[in-house]
Amino acid sequence: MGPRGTMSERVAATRGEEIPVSEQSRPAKLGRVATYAGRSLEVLRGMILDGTLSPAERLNEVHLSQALGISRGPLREAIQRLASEGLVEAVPHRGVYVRSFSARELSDLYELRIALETHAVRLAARYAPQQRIDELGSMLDETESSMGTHATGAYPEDPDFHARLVRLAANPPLVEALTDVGRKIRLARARSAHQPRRARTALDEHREILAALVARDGEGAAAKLEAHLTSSLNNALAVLRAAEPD
Amino acid sequence: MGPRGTMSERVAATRGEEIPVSEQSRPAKLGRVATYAGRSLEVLRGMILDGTLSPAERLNEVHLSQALGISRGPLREAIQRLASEGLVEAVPHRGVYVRSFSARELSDLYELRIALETHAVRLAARYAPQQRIDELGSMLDETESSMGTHATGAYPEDPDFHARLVRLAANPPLVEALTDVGRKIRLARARSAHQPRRARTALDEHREILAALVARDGEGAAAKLEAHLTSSLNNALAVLRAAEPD
DNA sequence: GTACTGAAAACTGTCAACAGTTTGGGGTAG
DNA sequence: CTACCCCAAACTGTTGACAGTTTTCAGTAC
Repeated sequence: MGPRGTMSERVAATRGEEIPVSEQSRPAKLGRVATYAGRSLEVLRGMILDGTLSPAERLNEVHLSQALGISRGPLREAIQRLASEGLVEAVPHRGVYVRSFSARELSDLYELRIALETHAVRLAARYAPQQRIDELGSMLDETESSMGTHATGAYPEDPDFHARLVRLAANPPLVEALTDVGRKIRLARARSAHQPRRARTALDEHREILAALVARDGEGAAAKLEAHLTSSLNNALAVLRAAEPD
Repeated sequence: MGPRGTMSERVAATRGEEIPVSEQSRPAKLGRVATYAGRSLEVLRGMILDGTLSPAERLNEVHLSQALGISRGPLREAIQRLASEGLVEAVPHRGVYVRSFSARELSDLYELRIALETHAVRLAARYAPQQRIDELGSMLDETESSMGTHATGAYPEDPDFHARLVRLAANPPLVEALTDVGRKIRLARARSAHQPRRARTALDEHREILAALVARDGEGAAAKLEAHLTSSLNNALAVLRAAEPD
């Protein structure tokens, strides 16, 4: 079940040996969370989302705490938060498992995301300041040029565009809800994400959404966005079914 | 800041002295969570939502753990989950505080809730089995008759109707997202909730929503629901502004 | 009287050991 | 060979003590 090496080895490969708690060399953003529990939360979330911890895998508290170089207390606190976020499932007295999603659940998640994100884009079309919309455009330009140079279309389902788009709605709870859904979707898609074929298509669709947004056409933008996300879902489902043709 | 009595006293008044961990007398639903951390989570959530712990109040770990009759370990785990749910705000090394919401944040939350719940009702109109819709109707009948007998219209913004309505959409992530938003709204409304005047009105509006649902008119139901929630928001805002006319 | 200083008190973060539950496996009866 | 039982190992849940940070407040200088 646990692929390639012990959990400890995989953990060590993910980080730089130990978790520094009072990062003095980098006073900026990364050192903000000054507690083992907080850092463990981020490390574990990263390990789950990038596949270091596979779906349905059990998290052994003793092994993990040793691998992270901390005791079980702060680790358990981090795990509780992961459970709240829906990335792991905790069964009392039996352990916590990385959550795995069925095709149906992936569809449900996408449906929810579509509802939230189309709502966000409608709000953005009405209220977002012109400047913020323009910034989104230049971001797409940069992405495209970097795609041109690096032959390997490094555009793995574009987390940034959607995140920024949603923030234009200026509704923090909405952003938070979409962040939660987005994390689960990322987990549900696991390694099926990196489909280079769709990179160019996705970029074009993003441009269409943005064009509608510039024209302050909320309904149009919502429609384009829904189509974009629907094809993203279909892509994910196809990969999923190809991997496990059950 | 802390109103009426020490925290311990208020906690003791909320529970039955101590948290039984292996509830043997009640083998059914309530005893399902067989851990102090799990039970503490529910107790604390209840205390926050019913106002035993006031907004902006600090949660002292030592006092709380003594009041709950447990040690700080499981208590901290529960608190971490509350932070993930957005009911408390944790500041490293400084403590956790019951979250308080501004009028703007309450509006944002309602906007999100409207988007989610109208989406849910549209799904319900399309896919919900007839039987489940009928059950919703009989629930309203019961509510009305009990309202008639008990002169005190005990209909404090109706948690059940909306919860059941949403479940008809048969999309678990959607239900979960709305549960999260609903909790925050309950906290944001605090004691402003119990407005008996709106009880009758709310019931009528529920009937209208249900009628549209029976007719499988998703758009109509969504419109009625949006109006219902909007007036609920305005009601809450009015109470909020009346309490603190700042 | 006001503004700084610094040590004590209070509190949060972390740890290591203990307790209770679940799991795995050898042994035995059928 | 299969099914059941029971005990030991492994693991999760909980605790009390220790460590480091923040806050408070008396004392002092101005």
